Amino acid sequence: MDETAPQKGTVTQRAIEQIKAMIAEGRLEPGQRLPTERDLAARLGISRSSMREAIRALTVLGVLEARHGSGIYVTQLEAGDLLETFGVVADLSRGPRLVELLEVRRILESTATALAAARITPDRLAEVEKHLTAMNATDDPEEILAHDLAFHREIAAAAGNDTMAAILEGLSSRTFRARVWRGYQEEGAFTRTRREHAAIHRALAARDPEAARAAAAAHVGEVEEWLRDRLAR
Amino acid sequence: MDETAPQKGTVTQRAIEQIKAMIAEGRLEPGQRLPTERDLAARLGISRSSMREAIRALTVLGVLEARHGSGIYVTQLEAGDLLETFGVVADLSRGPRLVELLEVRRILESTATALAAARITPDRLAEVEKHLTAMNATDDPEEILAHDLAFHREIAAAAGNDTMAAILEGLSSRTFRARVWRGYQEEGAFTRTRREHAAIHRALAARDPEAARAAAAAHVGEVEEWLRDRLAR
DNA sequence: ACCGGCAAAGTGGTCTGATAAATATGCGGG
DNA sequence: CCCGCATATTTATCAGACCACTTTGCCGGT
Repeated sequence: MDETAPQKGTVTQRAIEQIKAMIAEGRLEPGQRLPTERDLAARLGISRSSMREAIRALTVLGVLEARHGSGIYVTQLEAGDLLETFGVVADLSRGPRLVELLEVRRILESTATALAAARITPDRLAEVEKHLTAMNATDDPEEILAHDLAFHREIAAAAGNDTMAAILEGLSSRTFRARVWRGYQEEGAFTRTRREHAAIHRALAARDPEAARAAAAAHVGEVEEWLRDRLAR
Repeated sequence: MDETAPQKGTVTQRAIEQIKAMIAEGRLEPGQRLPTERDLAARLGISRSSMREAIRALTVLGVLEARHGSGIYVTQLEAGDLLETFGVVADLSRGPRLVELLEVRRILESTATALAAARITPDRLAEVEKHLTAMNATDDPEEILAHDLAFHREIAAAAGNDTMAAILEGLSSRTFRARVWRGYQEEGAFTRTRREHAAIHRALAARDPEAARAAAAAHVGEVEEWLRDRLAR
């Protein structure tokens, strides 16, 4: 006769699932505001502390957004929101998994670049070119890295698949790039990187998907191989 | 003269970053036990409630694991641990983003299947075959789905890239498959699916990466196209 | 000396209540 | 009609207590 659920897991875990379910079932729309912490806690029959833990969890997952003094809202649930956590994988990975991540990036980036070659608009291509020249015009590693990131980000965006772009963004997170690229470029890979970027841009300008795919794969593959070698030692 | 940090963001957010940093810097090893909640809170100068929120957040991210009565531990930080949250993306996506997710899956799955064709061991191939026959031997949709998932999971594992396998696992999460596959198979796609699975298995048995890639791409692409059509209406 | 069980200490899980800080609201004056 | 300020609402944080589960080690029996 026990009316109260099966009691599986912690109350916080259950609260997380219930809120997720509300969103999945459409009872909570993107951007919509939730009841207050106190209301929600009372409604699910748990304490405010536990409810806050659930909300915090969903916040770091990019599902909810808490605004101090205002309320709790469902995010737009766009790819960028939900895949932000992908960055922690890159940040906390080391050794062989870094190679695996680069392999995934190579696969996705080469496809994205190929798609971009077929779909990119002239103004976006100009934007890509801007970052390319800016990247080649400075010696500051920080600035180079920033334009490098932007260069690939524009291309990923041009591919027209936001989800893919968001994943690639995570795989190129600032700290990840900094950790791997640093060593790579210290070995005088600047000129090679420059040439590879030029090749990618050329393929995009020529609207040649296959060339773009090959150039992007080679670009990431170079780093991948370098890292593989370095780990072998 | 303010000795206390820049105060950016909430204290909980800062605690999350600090613990993440400890792990990234190697001061916390995989599997290692952390100080108690009370100690950690005191050490960072915050309340236990806030510390608990930070721990809960890192728990859902698959970075930490709390064991009631025992303590808090760093997970093994393997791909599977950290990418578990990828499933929520699939669970909370709808409309056009489902197509995008399928596109990502098609790209990764086709590559994974190609790699598997080159690397799969005989006993793992036998395992794949087992799920194939079991899938064809029953009419229960639930059982078919389970073997379908296992079929692709074995192949992804054989590709030798745990990270890729973990991502694919998220893209094939039970609820995701259930939502999309349901509609797809209701339209009598069983026989077609069966043929496609057979083609994939044949390519694996023949150790033919290109055939495997094509078969896998076609397999996912079929569903992708169906979903695209369905959304267009 | 070994072993089984039991008690106590340690630790995460939950609840309650209070205060601070940021935001939203509504009213009154210009 | 609009601006500004007092007030209410809401999240952020803290403090302290108790419960549930796990681990540890002692103690008695064999």
